[in-house]
Amino acid sequence: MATGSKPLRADAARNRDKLLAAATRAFGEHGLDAPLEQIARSAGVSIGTLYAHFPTREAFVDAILPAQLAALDDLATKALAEPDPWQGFTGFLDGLFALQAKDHGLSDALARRLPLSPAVLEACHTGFEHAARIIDRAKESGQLRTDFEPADLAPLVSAMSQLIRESPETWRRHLAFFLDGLRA
Amino acid sequence: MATGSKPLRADAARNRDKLLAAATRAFGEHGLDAPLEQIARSAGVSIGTLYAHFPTREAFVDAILPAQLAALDDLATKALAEPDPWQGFTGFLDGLFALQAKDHGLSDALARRLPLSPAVLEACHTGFEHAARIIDRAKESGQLRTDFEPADLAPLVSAMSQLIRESPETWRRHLAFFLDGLRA
DNA sequence: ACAAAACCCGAGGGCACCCTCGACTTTGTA
DNA sequence: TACAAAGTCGAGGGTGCCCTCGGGTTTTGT
Repeated sequence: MATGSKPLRADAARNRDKLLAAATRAFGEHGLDAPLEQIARSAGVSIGTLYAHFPTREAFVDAILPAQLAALDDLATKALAEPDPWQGFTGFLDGLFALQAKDHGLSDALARRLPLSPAVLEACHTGFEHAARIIDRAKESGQLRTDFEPADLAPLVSAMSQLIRESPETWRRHLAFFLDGLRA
Repeated sequence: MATGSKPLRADAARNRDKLLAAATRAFGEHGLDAPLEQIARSAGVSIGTLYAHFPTREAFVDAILPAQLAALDDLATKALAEPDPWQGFTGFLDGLFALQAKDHGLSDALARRLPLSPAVLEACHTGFEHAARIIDRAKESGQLRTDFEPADLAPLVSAMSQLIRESPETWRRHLAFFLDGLRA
């Protein structure tokens, strides 16, 4: 995961960092379809330079998303460590959507609003596998209704991503309603 | 609601009808932001003619949506006529989302994805008022939890509109989970 | 049958975004 | 210091959509 190839020239490394910073902010704020030209400008760099570093939007996303997805993995680990499986489950969902609320790019990725690189796709996939374990554990403990399937998570994420964008204040309230419906 | 002003010339009336038909199909299929040029083409009419009849997208929507919104009103009336208030409530929601599933334009309007004309906005508003009565009735009957407010409907509609677009097959399943959470 | 009114057409100018490419500048090295 | 390699720049061409406007066509009334 570290330095893949040749060392970059000093100015190139600097520009790359500025681009990553700008893109992280832009993607987080406006989603993964933020205009690349604005990102270049706000990084103080020309559009040509942007394309020199990241030839496609996908490559760009590839360089940024793994960090956010790692946070999601942490969340899953903590959820599995939680003594009460139901607490683990609800805490995981709450944390997940809080992440989505802070980072619309992550939200776009999880909701599959854009084509993603195989690498990011794979990361999402393992994330969902962790989630499946959390779900199974909550079902086994008899607290989560047994007809809720891991596959139900994807649509939920996509619905919540919409909710979060529209009313960042009230998504928890609606999640709570939904969770009440999921109790065994 | 009938003929507002001067009678149209024969060919103009014909074109207007073709435009309305094409737009109804396009808006229904692709949402309210369907390209106007495609609508003109699929109506067999030039883009200039389209703009001659409907100077703005808003005006266009204005000419089409009232019909769909009327269907929504019917739905509400039937829901209030239902003997069991809970049945009325769930039936209303199911019908509402089924309408949204069939007409993405209506879905866009209800979810406020685009600026709407005052007229359509007003129609949406009265629709929501009917819904509020349905909700109150279900609460009074002791079947709907009392902390569910009419204002919660708008976010629900917007979340469901997302769900419907993404997985038209499974939205009922998730709605059912949610409704279980809403039982008193 | 004819003129005036009503209407239709589609080229074309804008805009926002995408992406490329050859000329120029900076960096690292000898 | 000087040169080649690495990197940067931004004008410019492409796309898709919006909207307008002047010249041509059809309808209507007489």
